[in-house]
Amino acid sequence: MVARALPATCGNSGTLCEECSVRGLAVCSVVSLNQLPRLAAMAAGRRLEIGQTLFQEGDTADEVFTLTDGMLKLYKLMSDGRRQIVGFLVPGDFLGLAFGRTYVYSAEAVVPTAVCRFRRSQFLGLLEEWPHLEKEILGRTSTELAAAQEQMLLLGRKTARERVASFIVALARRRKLGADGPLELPMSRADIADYLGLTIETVSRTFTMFRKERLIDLPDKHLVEIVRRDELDQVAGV
Amino acid sequence: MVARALPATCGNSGTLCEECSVRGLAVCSVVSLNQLPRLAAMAAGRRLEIGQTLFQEGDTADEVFTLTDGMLKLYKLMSDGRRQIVGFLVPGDFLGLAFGRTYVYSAEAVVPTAVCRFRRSQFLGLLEEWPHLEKEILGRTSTELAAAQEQMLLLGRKTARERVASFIVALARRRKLGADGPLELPMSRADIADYLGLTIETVSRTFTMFRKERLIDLPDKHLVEIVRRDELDQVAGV
DNA sequence: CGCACTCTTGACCGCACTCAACGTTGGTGG
DNA sequence: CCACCAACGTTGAGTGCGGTCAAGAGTGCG
Repeated sequence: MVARALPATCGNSGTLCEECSVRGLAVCSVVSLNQLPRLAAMAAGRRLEIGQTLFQEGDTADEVFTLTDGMLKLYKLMSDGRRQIVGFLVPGDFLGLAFGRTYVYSAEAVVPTAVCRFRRSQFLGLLEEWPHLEKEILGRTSTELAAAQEQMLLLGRKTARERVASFIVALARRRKLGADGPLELPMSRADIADYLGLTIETVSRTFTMFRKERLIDLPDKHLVEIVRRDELDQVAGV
Repeated sequence: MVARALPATCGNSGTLCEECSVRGLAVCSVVSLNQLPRLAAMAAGRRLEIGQTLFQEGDTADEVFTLTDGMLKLYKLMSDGRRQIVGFLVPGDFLGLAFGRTYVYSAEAVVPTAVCRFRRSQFLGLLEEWPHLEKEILGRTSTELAAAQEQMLLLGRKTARERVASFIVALARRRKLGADGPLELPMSRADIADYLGLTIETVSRTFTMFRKERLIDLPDKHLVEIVRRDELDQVAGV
């Protein structure tokens, strides 16, 4: 997932984008195939380089997106620069659906990334037409809420060791089935720190500790191999 | 809100409960009045004393609830007893809607509390019949998700002073319009600590600091009067 | 009055932060 | 090709904020 080229299916401006629709929305498995052309006519693609922002907290939220390739980080900033990353998105995820006037977080590409854009008003129209789509989105939002609550436990009560272990275990659990070999960590140490409520140094030290304890292996900065899964689960806490 | 008696409308077991339906569900402002009798026939009331649990994390989630009176705290526990409160609910709020097999948090009464119960399957049937209800719930879930992300910023990046100030300011902001006088803090210092990711002692010390700095006044353990709102907003951070 | 419980206050401690130095890597230009 | 530089990550030394432990004050209840 690191710095690889993207298929050029998605134009960079307002071009129609059938593939985006298919890859972004059809994952809902609720949009029947004969409706895809209409969907495609509504969607526009956009590609983002590493570090490019899709939108910023406070921007008027008149578009919603589905991530079709790459990875996005969602974060909130304080005025003095302190940052909290509230989530990493993977292909198939939605964003921008907050029911307010503005986005409540910023979104930035972790790796080269492709998204699909819908005008908010059009998207809300879709919900009217296809109740199953609304049900799907409610389900996803509920799942995200549960994940956010789990993260609140991590941020409020876990030690640095427990946080890093939880992070690795969660990555492993979320990985698509069938994938094998070491886990990819596309994000920087700074991103991990801002996701776990720690500093870069503490994250780095903790990775090193785990390596020395032979809980994990670190063949590369952006690769983690879990060596002793049970012990790592143990460290992650309940 | 502290320890007052509840109206005896709601039976304690499986009795029908029209008032619960009205007060709990009609706040959605989407259920037309002529459908209320059917709704009432589905709802059962339950009352909880202080400290009683409505359900625990891991229980099979075959009921959903609306809070009609009082206050509930939702929390997650670690095996060694560390606790993170993920939210306080007020009348009109829903809970138990997580789209999984089991509840992902425990729910316990902060003060004498009344809830309305629906069998999950029946409630899902309601969603089918009244799409507006589903839309309302999606809106609420999105709002809660945004609140959870705001809390992640607090737990991950804010200092103790900032956390306590944010807590007071958020309470003031969420209070029903028109209410006047000091804010009520129905929950204990331990609850506040577990909500803010701090210890009882730090919460207590910080309240005292704010009082000495004349940012707030503390006429009672469970009352806070904001004296200098602007400065408190300042301390709460952005 | 005595007991239990909550909250407050003080003294001390330790985990994670801060500051600093160094190693590694990748890109750029001479 | 190598020299240079910037960005990122690692490691070490010291510090400080919030946690821990302990004692005492305030409150409600039987």
